[in-house]
Amino acid sequence: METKQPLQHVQMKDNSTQLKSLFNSYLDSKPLLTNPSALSISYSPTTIPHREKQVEELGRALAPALKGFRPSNVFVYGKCGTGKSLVVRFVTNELQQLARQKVRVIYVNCKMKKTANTEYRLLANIAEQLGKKMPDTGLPTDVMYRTVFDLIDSEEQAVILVIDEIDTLIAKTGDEILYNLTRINQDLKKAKLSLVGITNELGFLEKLEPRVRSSLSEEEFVFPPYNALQLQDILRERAKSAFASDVVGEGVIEKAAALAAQEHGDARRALDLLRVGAEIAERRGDVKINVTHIDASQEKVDYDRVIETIKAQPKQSQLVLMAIVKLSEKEQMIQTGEVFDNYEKMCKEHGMKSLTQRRVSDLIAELDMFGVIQTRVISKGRYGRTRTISLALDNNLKQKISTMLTEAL
DNA sequence: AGTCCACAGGAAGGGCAGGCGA
DNA sequence: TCGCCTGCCCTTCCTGTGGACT
Repeated sequence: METKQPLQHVQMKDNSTQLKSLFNSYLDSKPLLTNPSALSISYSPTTIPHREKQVEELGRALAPALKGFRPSNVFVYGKCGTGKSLVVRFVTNELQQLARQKVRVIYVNCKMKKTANTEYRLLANIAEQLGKKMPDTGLPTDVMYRTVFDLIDSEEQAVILVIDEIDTLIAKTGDEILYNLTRINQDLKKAKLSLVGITNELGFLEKLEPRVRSSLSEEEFVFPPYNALQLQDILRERAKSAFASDVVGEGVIEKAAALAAQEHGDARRALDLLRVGAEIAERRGDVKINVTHIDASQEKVDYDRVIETIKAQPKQSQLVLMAIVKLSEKEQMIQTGEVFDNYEKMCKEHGMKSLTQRRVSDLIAELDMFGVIQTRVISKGRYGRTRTISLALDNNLKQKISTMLTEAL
């Protein structure tokens, strides 16, 4: 016992010294990333490479707002990371600055849970941006519509309502809300309302009822994916603002662009790869970012995305995933029935009440949507119709997730 | 050609929590 | 306090499906 205490003391002193030296060397080192926000999604650049045509077309469509006319409703399509939201924000910001009080832009993102993913929340969000705080729940929907209507029509103005990820909202609430919003427009006396819908889903409009479709879409723009060369231009442009000079090594931009181009030309991913690559280089104490940092970055970006998704899931969903992970250790292709049996067993082990197969089926579909697993509906003839499930993760990641879930449950 | 399996997935509604207004 | 409203998670009930089997 007597020998233990001094040992512990020495250990603590060592840690402290170690940490002090780490902090000091961090303080002394020159940061590679001088302006990290330039690589973030929310950054608003002054130029958007390879989107000149889209900026001009959208600008032309919304320009009537400057003269007090109602611009056409607009729909913007394109896969994620193709610059849709960026261009819409850019154009509407410029428009608002030029028009001052005459034009008002309201931006809502329907992917943001608890913010605008239901009819009520969307209306509450609009009301809040127009200056009136509404309760999170409790009021009848017609009261919400009336409030929003009164706020919009309170002065002579052109209101441009940008609904990002509009497909998410419609999938959840139905298209009635879009019909109601276009109807509001007919009753407005002073103000004019235009909608700008942004979606990843190209066939989105076909899903809407004809009466909604006809009232809604007056102009449509498609944003094509970026190719590797275009992504390089984007990265170079952002790198100028983000990094100190001469810290981006040879081939780094090309590598990040090429990796992102493989994923349907996603600029967001390209920026993530570069940002995380820079962070890794900094942490390793390197003075330059090189391609090995981008390789490490790719692994980390994938890992972080999956871990964050899984951590955010409710316990039941984690148990379903755990059942899939355990089954995947024995076989590659798993079926819904097996997952459910395994899940029920695990519920018993953890003293939890199990959900019905119907609900578990939905949880499996959600995990698929998040990209954690891959599923495919197949028919085995006489032996029924089912979904085959496989983990969309490499062995290393699978192992880490298994450990994480075991600790979490 | 008809049957059958093992689900998928849509629709309806229950129960609960949170909030509002009278 | 009570009735009403919403969102959310869930169950129950149901129809649909596609290919192997008879």
